[in-house]
Amino acid sequence: MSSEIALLDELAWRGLLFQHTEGLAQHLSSGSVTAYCGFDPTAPSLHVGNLVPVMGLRHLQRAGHRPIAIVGGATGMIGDPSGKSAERTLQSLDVIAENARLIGGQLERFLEFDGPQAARMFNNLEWLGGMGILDFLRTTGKHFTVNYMLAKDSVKSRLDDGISYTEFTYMLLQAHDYAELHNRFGVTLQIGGSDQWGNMTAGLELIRRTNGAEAHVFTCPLVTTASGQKFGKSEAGAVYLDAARTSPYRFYQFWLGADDRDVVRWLKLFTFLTRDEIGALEAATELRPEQREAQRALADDMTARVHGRDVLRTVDDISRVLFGKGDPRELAEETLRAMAGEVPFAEVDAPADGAPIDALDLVVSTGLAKSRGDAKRLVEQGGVSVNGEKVSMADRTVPSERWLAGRHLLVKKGSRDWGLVRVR
RNA sequence: GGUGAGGUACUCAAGUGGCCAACGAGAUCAGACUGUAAAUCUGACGGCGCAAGCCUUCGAAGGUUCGAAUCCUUCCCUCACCA
Repeated sequence: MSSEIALLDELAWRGLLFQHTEGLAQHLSSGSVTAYCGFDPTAPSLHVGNLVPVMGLRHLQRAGHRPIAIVGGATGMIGDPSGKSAERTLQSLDVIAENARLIGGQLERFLEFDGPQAARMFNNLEWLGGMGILDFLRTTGKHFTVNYMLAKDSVKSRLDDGISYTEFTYMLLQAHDYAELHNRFGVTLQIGGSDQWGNMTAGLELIRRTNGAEAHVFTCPLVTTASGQKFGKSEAGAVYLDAARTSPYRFYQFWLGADDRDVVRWLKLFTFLTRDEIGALEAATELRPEQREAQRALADDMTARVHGRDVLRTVDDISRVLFGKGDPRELAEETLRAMAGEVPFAEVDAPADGAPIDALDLVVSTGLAKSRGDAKRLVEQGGVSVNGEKVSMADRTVPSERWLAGRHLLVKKGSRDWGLVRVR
């Protein structure tokens, strides 16, 4: 009993608990609970924000409960209006199926699928896919009044601009999922983002009406940043877990760059570090912020968990090289080769008859600037250096004597964007 | 359906015949400062170009004019009030 209250305390302390149904603590103390969380395949990869409810599931699992992850192959075909100000265009079935496959693969890595609390994963297409609309309307639809549905924020906020019948129905599908999982596996708890509250409680309503059973939900807060930016966005866009979309180096840098005001909160949310460990890091941030110990711990932990220890070692090495004070001319060819896979990389042909290379071309070919005019602007503002030396419009060519080991050129844009070029 | 207001670049928002690639603010990018911070200050900010310049933008399509974001016509959409 006390350990279950401790679990809720723990979740609250970590900032994972936003809202929950009454009696949840008691319910958790009644034994091993089966909890689920759904993820719609709207993108080919989860992003860092999706990790919040995943952490919720994992904490429950560690506390002796059983998690179920649902890939929303069916719900993803419909589109959740929650938190959306406008109707979205439907994605093709092929894309959804492929996304579902990819996201399923990612989820597998964050839960424990063995042991007494083994996690399970399903695609809701399994039960929704073959269901006819008449069947659905008679079983699930009949339990909801339109009045009830109109009162939900996700719908209410769209009444002026319009909401399709399709999206309007989304909450019923999610409710159906919960009821289905309740019947099949005795699921009595659903986790989701705070914007999911309406859909989740619709599920409670359905379970109550069809089974007269008690079930619970809890929501996680929307993660925010101290500077008011959207969490999980870097200049390159969303930070994905898929290494092909967000390179491990960028991923590492995203966490390393956490604002002092955010870093402790994020350690609590996204890592399993203990209270003592986080407390120590908090103190360290307070005392010697310039050491960035908390950011380092966060970046290390996240990168190791998402991409593995070996990758962490690589990106950590690269980060140290790029941001250390070392002379780029001393870099080993091997290091440069490893870097090629992590920072924007390009191969260019050597200029004819040994002419020097124009730095503008380096900036453009690595994608750090989108055109020569753009690159020129950067150079004029002093924002570009090559092999550690600042470049100007007047002096911007790099003769072959200054190429690094293995004919490389290390380009830096601004204070933290890097690119690497290899001359063929 | 009626009446009134309006649709300007990533966002908000000036501009009512040439001085408009279009005031200003935010966002973004860069510089200084710094801790690969925050805050602050400075600069850039339609596209292409080393530049001259060229190209594309002011809801859409036509028209008037030497010349239009600005005037006219038609169409589309949004908002407010009326019904």
